[in-house]
Amino acid sequence: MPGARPDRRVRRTRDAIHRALVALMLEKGYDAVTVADIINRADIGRSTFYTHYTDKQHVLYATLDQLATFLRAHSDASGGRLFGFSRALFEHVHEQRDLLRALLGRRGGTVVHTRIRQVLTDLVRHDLEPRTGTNAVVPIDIAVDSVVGAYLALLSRWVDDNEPRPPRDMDLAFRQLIIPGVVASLDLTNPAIGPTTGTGQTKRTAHHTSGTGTSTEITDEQWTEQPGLRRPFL
Amino acid sequence: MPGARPDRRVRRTRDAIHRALVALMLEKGYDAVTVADIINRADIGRSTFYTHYTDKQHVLYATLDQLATFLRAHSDASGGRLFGFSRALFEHVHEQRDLLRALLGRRGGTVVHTRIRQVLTDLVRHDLEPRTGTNAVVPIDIAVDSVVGAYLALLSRWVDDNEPRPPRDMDLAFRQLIIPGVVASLDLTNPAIGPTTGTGQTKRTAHHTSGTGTSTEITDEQWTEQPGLRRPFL
DNA sequence: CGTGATACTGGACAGTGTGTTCATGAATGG
DNA sequence: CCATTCATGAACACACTGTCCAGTATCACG
Repeated sequence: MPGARPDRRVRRTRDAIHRALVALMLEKGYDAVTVADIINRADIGRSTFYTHYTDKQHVLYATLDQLATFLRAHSDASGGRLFGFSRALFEHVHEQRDLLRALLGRRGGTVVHTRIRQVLTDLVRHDLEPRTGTNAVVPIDIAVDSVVGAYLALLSRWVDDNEPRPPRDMDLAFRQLIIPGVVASLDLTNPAIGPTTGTGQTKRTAHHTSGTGTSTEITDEQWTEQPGLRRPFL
Repeated sequence: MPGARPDRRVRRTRDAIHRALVALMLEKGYDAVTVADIINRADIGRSTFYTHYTDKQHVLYATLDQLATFLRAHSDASGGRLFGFSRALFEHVHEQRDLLRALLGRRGGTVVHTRIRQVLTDLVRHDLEPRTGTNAVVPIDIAVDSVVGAYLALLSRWVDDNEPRPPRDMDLAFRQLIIPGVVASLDLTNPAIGPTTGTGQTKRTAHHTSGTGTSTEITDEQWTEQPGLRRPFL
């Protein structure tokens, strides 16, 4: 049964390995970290490592799965707001800065980006697909890719920033930069970008966004902490 | 003198090494390629490799420098059009698909993305900086990052596509997805997005894009081949 | 064509990292 | 308390790296 709590020694060992990897990634970058490094830092025997993980990568994957779970949970709980994961993820990264910098930042590995890109791509597609209008002028796959690309670029740069801006500002900037083009290109119906006043009003012209007032204003309202999910994923 | 043409043997060797690396990257991905692989494929002696390059990476850098040169040339020659590099790069990649897929695609290395990101970031910043208005609501660095992130995401996915869309469509999609948000967020003056009819008219409101008609319509007009630059960069 | 300069060869070598195996000893939880 | 499970550390085969060197082939140029 997967719910069964493993042996205390196992927990200790896995935890030590995990902590060692994160610390080393912050120091040398993922690529430069060697299994021997991890073993020394975690102060465990060589064979012990290989009974738990096959690889350096394997350790990373274990961590990433938890991040993916966290992401999906927050997306589901976002009340259907467009790009609901965004604010939550910025907030989470803010609180777990060291860990996430190790993963997402300059020194993180390709693996991490690939994996997170997959997860985000799924989330964004589920966000956009049901809202796409009949007059879309850009294939949805392409829209999804560009949204995810832009978001990941912001996030990656942000974690490496020494004096980071508040998560709220990052989320707002992302929305203001990305949403207008997506709305126009996909002929989005009821973007539900800001408050709950979305009236189901449909946009007609794809090229020229004629502002309709408050219902599509890009703000950070409707943001409330989700206590049950705020527990860091690690 | 750097212009002097190197010894024929040197040319032959360097070329063989370069071709071997690209071929192997397409087969196994950059990370999995070993120096021994390159040597075998290029059919040269081990020590020969090390007299020309210090590394696997070194070979890659040599290739990337040429790509960077190509990019800058095309950006300068774009007549000041916003994101002038975009169409040119899509076209170029289209013609050199195999090579560029090796570099930019799924199997390419982190190094490539990092380097190209740098180059594109410079280009985009030089595009946006002089046009930024006084009512910008997003820091220019963040806007640049998101534009580059979105563009690279599109490009990377595109090179791995088996039935790729025409470069023109990709360029258009990129513009339609990205430009509206950037115009609004940076309060861009005279975006010069489409034809030359830009009147220098200044937008006032950052949040609501009230369409002004043809001057900011997003098209692919004003695209002309630049014969002097169409020579592949390799 | 001849010759001095330059480049390629291929094998040997030390160094570093990987992943497996196994006998031994220690901690765990019921 | 004790059967079970886990950790240890050393030894081993393997793969890749980067350097060195003496011998050989190819080049550019007068």
